[in-house]
Amino acid sequence: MTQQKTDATAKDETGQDRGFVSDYLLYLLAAASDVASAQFHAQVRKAGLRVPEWRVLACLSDTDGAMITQLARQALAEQSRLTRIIAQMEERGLLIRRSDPADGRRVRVYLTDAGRALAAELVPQARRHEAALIEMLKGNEGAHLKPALKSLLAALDGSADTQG
Amino acid sequence: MTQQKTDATAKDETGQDRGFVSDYLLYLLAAASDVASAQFHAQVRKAGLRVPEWRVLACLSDTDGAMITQLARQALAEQSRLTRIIAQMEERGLLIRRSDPADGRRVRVYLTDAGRALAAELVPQARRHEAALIEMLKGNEGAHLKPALKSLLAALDGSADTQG
DNA sequence: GTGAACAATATGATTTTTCATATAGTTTCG
DNA sequence: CGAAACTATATGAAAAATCATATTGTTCAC
Repeated sequence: MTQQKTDATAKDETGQDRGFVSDYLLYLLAAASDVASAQFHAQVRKAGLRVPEWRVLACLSDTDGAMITQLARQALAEQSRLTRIIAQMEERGLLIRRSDPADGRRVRVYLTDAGRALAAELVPQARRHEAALIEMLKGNEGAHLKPALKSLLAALDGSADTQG
Repeated sequence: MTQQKTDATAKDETGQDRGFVSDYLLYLLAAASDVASAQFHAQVRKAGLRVPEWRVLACLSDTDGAMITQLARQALAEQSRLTRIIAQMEERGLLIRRSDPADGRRVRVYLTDAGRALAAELVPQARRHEAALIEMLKGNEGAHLKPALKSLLAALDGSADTQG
């Protein structure tokens, strides 16, 4: 979604929050992700990429030669979608596909020089934006945010089926 | 996206994380939101709702008679999308629209009995799921998660334009 | 070494989502 | 009052995302 103000508030006359949504963990996660990402995603689009393309680029700049399925997981996109994103990025000359010599089912994806150059431009922008975000949280609970998120992810990565 | 395992890892031979993505705040937020929501969203779909519909339902159960624009913000969806979701939910008999007598541009949305009944079923499920999630984080950084997210949201809600 | 089971990617059809803009109602100010 | 500026919602056309499944390649058990 494009940027909007968040507002799951529902303050009562005393100015106090109330209601279910505004204190619900899944809402807080989704809203925080949306709002925090919106600013940077605008920069991504200015650079001529859609969000999933930027994610692929970032993942490849970490791990060149990744497989489609790996990239789908890492970029939080579905496999068939990733296939199409990769195809488009290949047409644009940002990356190339090569089938893995050791296992012909696998398609390995490599950044081209153009792709690497774009990543070299955007990743530092992302770092700066992240630093600015974290700066905003000084003194608050902000120091715990990344560790807490990692802890949540770690906890969930084990229990892929514990819940129904 | 539908549930998948997350994996922005990219561990090296020592098993250590490395790379940009796996420590990047916007990735952590998006991944945590995706993975944590996936389980519950499966329940939502079993109840016959799509995710945005569930969000609308939850928002209305907090604040009946909300406007479309308000709901769009709260449910993290775009306005034109919200309009259509509301229309579909109205056809299904979960809610009704009434234009605001005080300002004819506004459309206020009210739950029907059926809508309220569905909310009364799902909200407690959501609470239980949230409790289970939080339970998983005992002893880790989990206690800080909600406060940290609220702090981030609060910080961002002020600065809607500070950043480009 | 052949067939069944499995795994990775691709693709067609459909549904969702977005984007731009139209429509309708309200306020402001001369 | 009446025109401009503004706000809230709706809608058409286009783009993006999903779902189910096809295709291609590999492994495993016999």
